[in-house]
Amino acid sequence: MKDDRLSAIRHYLFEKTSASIHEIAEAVGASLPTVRRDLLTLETEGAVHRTHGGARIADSAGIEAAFEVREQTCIAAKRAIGLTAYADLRPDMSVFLDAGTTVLQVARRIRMNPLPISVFTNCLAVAQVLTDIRDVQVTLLGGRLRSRNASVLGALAESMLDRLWFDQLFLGASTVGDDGCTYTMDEDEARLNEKMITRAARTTVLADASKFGQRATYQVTRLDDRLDLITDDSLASHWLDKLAQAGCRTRTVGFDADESAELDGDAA
Amino acid sequence: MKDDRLSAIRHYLFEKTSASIHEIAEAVGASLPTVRRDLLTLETEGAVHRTHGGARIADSAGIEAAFEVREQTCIAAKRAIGLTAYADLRPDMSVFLDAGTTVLQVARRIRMNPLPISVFTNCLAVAQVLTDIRDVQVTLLGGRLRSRNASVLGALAESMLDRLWFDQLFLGASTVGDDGCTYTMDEDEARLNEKMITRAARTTVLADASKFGQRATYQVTRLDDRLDLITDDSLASHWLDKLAQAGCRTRTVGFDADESAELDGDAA
DNA sequence: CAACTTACGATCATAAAGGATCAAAGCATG
DNA sequence: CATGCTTTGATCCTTTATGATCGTAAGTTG
Repeated sequence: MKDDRLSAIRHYLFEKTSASIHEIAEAVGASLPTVRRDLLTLETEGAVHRTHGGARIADSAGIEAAFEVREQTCIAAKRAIGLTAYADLRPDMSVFLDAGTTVLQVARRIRMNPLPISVFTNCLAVAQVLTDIRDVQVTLLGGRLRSRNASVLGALAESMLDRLWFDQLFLGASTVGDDGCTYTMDEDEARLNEKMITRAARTTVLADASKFGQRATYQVTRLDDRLDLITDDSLASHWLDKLAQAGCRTRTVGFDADESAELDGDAA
Repeated sequence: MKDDRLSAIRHYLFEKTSASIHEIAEAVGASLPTVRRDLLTLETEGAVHRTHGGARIADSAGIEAAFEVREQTCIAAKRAIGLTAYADLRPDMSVFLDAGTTVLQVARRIRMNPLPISVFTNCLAVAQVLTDIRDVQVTLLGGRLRSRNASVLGALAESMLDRLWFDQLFLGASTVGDDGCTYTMDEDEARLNEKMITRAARTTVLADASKFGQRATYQVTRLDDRLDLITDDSLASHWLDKLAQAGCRTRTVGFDADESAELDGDAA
């Protein structure tokens, strides 16, 4: 199918940066003329740059592709976590959705089965997913745009939070360190996340097991009795013990490995 | 029953992201023509995106789909107007881009030929176009999301403007009435537009000739000596007289079909 | 500078998919 | 119970996409 092939070529070029036509043709299992046509399409879209004998990923498409790749990693776990988080929603709630691929899954669930809620977010992708849904009132935080995860940050965003209050906050995390704290890769994002927590009656952190045990630069918050956590059931038990000891209300959700396998397969 | 099947297809596509017609037909136990009809229905609802041989779940259909239809009307004029507006930009300026299809063309120009500027906008589509461009600092206004033109509105957006100041504002308009005033179709948008004008050293209204002589509900501003206007050269001369009389600095730009063909590629 | 190699674009044939029309079956209503 | 409407499935025809072949252009090497 053409669409899948285009997507596959983009991902292939994202990983390899540049590749020959032959290489691409073999990778996606298509003939050379077809690959040429596809590259022509992708070039007009601005996603790739064609060269003699091959093609290179366009600079601007790099971040976009990186976002797609991150969204696809641990997709089954993220989906399951998103479903559990979604189940916490009740009509007429005021919910804040943080920027991140796991939280984005909650937004997708809402899009699938809308209920009358007010959604606040600092993530353009979330806003985009929830556009045009009856009963869902979307409010976007203002501020400086950070392209990596399509979020808004900065002093403007922080001061806007001062005037808002949420029943529920779903918070993402880049990593969860051995010290039992969540981390992000951006200073402003960390500060904004901290502030979100102070503006929500209840905060639920969404983080799949693969994020545990790593460390990013900027600490956000300790996972203690102020917070809920939803993760997947592949998390090592010593983590669960540590979390329980800290008083963090943890829920683990199961997910089917088949689902992720299926979705990995359709890339090629 | 039809509704059950539509729901089943939605859920199936949500899980799989994309699937072939055969796959869907087998999954829901219906014939191929039926599945096609269902997908047609779902596509008009904006729930899925059809491709050759299959369909995929609509991720971001909201913003671009609603926009694209209107974007194509008078596209040549809008592009020419956008180019002229772009030529007014200088490095290190602070520019506000209003929400609208004509102003969006300015953003596309900036993407094609970036220069170091700060861009402020209340339009998600503009923000999206200007994502990932080195040298272009994008700041998005916060507020309630209005899906029709992917803009943010409301008290939050207005109060955010109080703390900002721009060298240049490019303002769109739904219509320009016989009274020489610009109009929009939304009350909040009109109020926000008014406020934008007070926060900018210079305001340039972008409106192609087709918008003149119509009337929408909410008045924004009079086209007088406080404002610049860029329109196309198909505007009737009695309009030009009227604008000159009001003191509005008006520029008309020519456009021909060749120029629009030149820029077809940058749409995505 | 010339010849050879390689890649590119165009055209064409083929196979698959989409759209349209039509007939039949199910359901509601008079 | 009959009639009419909606819905479904089958067949036709058109469109689209893909892959092969050929001529041409470009790049490389002697």
